[in-house]
Amino acid sequence: MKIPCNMDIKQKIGARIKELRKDRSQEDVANTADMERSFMTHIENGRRNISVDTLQRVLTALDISFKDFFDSKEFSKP
Amino acid sequence: MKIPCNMDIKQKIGARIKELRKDRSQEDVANTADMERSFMTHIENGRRNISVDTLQRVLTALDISFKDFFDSKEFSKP
DNA sequence: TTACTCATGTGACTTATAATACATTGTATT
DNA sequence: AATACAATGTATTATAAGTCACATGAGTAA
Repeated sequence: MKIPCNMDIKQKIGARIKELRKDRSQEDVANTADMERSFMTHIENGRRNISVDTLQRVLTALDISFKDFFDSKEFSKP
Repeated sequence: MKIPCNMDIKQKIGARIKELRKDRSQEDVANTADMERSFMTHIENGRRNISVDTLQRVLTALDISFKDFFDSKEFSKP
């Protein structure tokens, strides 16, 4: 059994973050998560394969748990 | 608002993986996830801050979704 | 006992890339 | 024009990914 390489987990994460951010600005969330605003842009646009630690910082800034973050259409089976 | 640095998300992830692996060997899961066995050891023992992509490979090898993975005592609130 | 598997743990190391910091550009909106 | 928010690129630093040699411990067969 070989695992197929999922090419767009980055995009899914980015899309989910974007949808949770809603009316807040990237800068606001980035500041709360203690990271560069431009880095948030990269993440939202699926250009970075972030670490779990980094993801956790973003989720904390968005006030959402890992479980609830991954409980959305972006991550439903195929 | 500043985010406190959570020092042990790595350990939580490792513990959860260990508990899901059950009777399978590290080598079996590592092979399925296409990674070194020793890398799996590092992850399970909370010594690596892995990326989302790497976590996804492990979860696929364990046949569990992100949502179900994070739906456990390790990741509950306080 | 010794010797041999099998599964796991650990430290050190190189390479690949995430993360930071900063600048520039674009695009609406007022 | 001016302001606010977002996208993108470049260069440097920090760190994850990947690999390896060797150690440890449990079981077990000679």
